[in-house]
Amino acid sequence: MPPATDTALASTLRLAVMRLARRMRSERADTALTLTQIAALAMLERHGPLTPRELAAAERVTPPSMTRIAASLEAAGLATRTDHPSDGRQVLLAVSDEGVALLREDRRRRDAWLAQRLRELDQADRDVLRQAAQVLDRLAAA
Amino acid sequence: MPPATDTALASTLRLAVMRLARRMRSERADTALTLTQIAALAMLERHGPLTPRELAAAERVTPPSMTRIAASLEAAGLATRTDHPSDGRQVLLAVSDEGVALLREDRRRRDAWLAQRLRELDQADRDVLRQAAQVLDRLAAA
DNA sequence: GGGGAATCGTTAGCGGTGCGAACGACTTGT
DNA sequence: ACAAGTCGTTCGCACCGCTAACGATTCCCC
Repeated sequence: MPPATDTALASTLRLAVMRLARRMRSERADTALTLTQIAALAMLERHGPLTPRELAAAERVTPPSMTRIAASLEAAGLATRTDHPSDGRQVLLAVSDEGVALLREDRRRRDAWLAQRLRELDQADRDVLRQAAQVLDRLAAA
Repeated sequence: MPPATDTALASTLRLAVMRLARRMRSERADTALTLTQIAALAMLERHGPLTPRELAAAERVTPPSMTRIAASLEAAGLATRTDHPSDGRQVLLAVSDEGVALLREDRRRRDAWLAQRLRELDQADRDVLRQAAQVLDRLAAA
């Protein structure tokens, strides 16, 4: 039975999301990059070059956190760092060719667990998730 | 437009869930207990007394992690620890009266942010989440 | 132009959360 | 009775986020 009230929905949804997040993180412990790194790299690819601050805002993370993430991506050769043409304070982060290749390659493998679980659901449940994914994204961005 | 393929759905859902999890964790930094502690305590309340190992399995966490969570709950007087009646190796964790009270009191406040966001959605989106919450929970448990 | 405020990215340090390996206490099975 | 297995714990590690503080640079306004 679905949760009836808004607060009940909030409780259920919160617990489910937290548990699923933990689960997904653990299900890909073998891969080279962490979810945080992948998310930042994917954002750079989707959105084009960004300053650390912009990228931090887009990922809802503080600038110091993004500094570390960007440093790890750069150290791995997956992202590049160039000086801002007109503002000496700023820096532009962009995905490198290696980063693009890794994203493409990783995209095929990284959702293996979740995609498999999704295939095990029936069509109605998948449709629910399909719509919910959009709503969840708006919630996270709100 | 909703994601079309299973892999696209997996990508979208994964990113949305991770971001929302991060968001929710940060949105309640003021409260006394962390989400992990609340989740464990709520599981104990829902399911009755459990051994650390059982609780770890239910929360999809390793026993060492649950040791620390249980210790913090016990130190806060929210959970009790009793020896297993017949097996000297085992221990039984249970919610204390204070724990029950805190859960009840906290339940009213802890979802404030999420519940408010939910109220800002339209009815259709809420219904989607209502159904999705169930599916997500099954996914996390799978 | 010059000087203070604002902005940017970074460094340093902290807390929370998870893991695996190793260990002692206890139980079980032979 | 003794070896093997189970349970909970301790220890050390890694990841991820935060705040506070700092130097470099730019902007604003006189």
